[in-house]
Amino acid sequence: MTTTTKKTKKEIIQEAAAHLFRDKGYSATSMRDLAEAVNLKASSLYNHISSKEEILRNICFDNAHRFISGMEEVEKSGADAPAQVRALLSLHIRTAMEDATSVTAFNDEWRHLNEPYLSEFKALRKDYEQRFRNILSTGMKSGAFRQMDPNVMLYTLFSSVRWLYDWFQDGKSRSAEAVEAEVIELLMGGLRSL
Amino acid sequence: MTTTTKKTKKEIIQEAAAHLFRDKGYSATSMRDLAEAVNLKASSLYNHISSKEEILRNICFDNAHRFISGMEEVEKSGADAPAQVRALLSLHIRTAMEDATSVTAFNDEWRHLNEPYLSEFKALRKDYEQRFRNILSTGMKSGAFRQMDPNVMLYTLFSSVRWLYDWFQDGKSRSAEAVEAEVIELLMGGLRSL
DNA sequence: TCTTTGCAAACGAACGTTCATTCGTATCGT
DNA sequence: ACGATACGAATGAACGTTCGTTTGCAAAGA
Repeated sequence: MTTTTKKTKKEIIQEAAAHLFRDKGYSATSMRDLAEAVNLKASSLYNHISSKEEILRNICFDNAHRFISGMEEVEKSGADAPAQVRALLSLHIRTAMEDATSVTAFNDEWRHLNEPYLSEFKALRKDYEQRFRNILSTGMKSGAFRQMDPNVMLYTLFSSVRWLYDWFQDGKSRSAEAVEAEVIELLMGGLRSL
Repeated sequence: MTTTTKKTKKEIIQEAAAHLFRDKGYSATSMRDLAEAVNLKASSLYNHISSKEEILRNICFDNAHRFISGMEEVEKSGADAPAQVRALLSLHIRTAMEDATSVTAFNDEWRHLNEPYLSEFKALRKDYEQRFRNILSTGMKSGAFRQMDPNVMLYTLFSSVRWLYDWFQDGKSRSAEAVEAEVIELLMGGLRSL
């Protein structure tokens, strides 16, 4: 609505697919389901995409690159660890609320990728986690964060924003900014050393 | 191992199914996959279970009742809100580590239940969430917890232990008690009012 | 003997995908 | 300006495969 850029049919299909994958899961979504969602027959989809898996692949890697880009910006900023974590949490939360369907597929359905894309995806994910873990460790060494297993801290943070994907489907009852602020304060309050 | 009770074949099948549902998802797990996992042919499974969905149904409702029983005990205890939340977090974390496969299916695959079981399950879940939300609200009114949207607090807590299901598959590198203690302190540190 | 368990075979349905074809609409050579 | 040509997009039909489940029968245990 804000900027009515013309979408290609491929983009329309991908967005409808992300929606279906979120609601029913990748395996339970048939090409006939997807075709119906975009007012086509199943066979017509193949004029725009090459396979069901290609759709999932695009969703997964688009989101992976989105998060890695965010990580690169944060690393370049030179801010201290708490500020970096705040920025990354903000990225996770905003993305979850602005593009919930896509991010859910990215989070839950990547395991259905075929090789070699599965390994490639897992490598990207591992790289992102390592860089996030480094920031947490830095914060612990500086005394800003409480001392604990960086992995426990890392995965707890990652998981704790997962509900947003399921929750912000349509009726975002509360303003996104207010929710974001509350979640960040809640989590940063837990990280802080006493 | 601790108590070598004799398992019925049905229980063996259910456990293998939970494992497969965790790894591949409900829809992507075939009855032939499941049969192979328990050294049977697909047709033989039906001597022990009545349908694929019955397996999922048992997993979902067994876990639902497990959490509701825990909630009832906590409510009866009469402890203050922080102690009640600690007890419930402990229940979530311990269950996640002791029975990861079952709880993952419970968390991620319930949407594949058929009616009327789907509605029944959602009602149980809603009830549990409401009772948890009441405890959080009590803690906020007493000043023990920071003031914020109880829903945001509730779902953040629920989500934040989700990674344990994925993580504690086989090689639990760290002791379960140590992980539990760290996660609880991290989360309770966030809840605390300043 | 009677119940339980297992299996091969088969069932209809649904799956992802391919194919030949059709229908419009652009672009081209003349 | 005009027919020829190319092409993007959509379709119904069919492909081979896999799905969950049923059936009929054999072997084993009580």
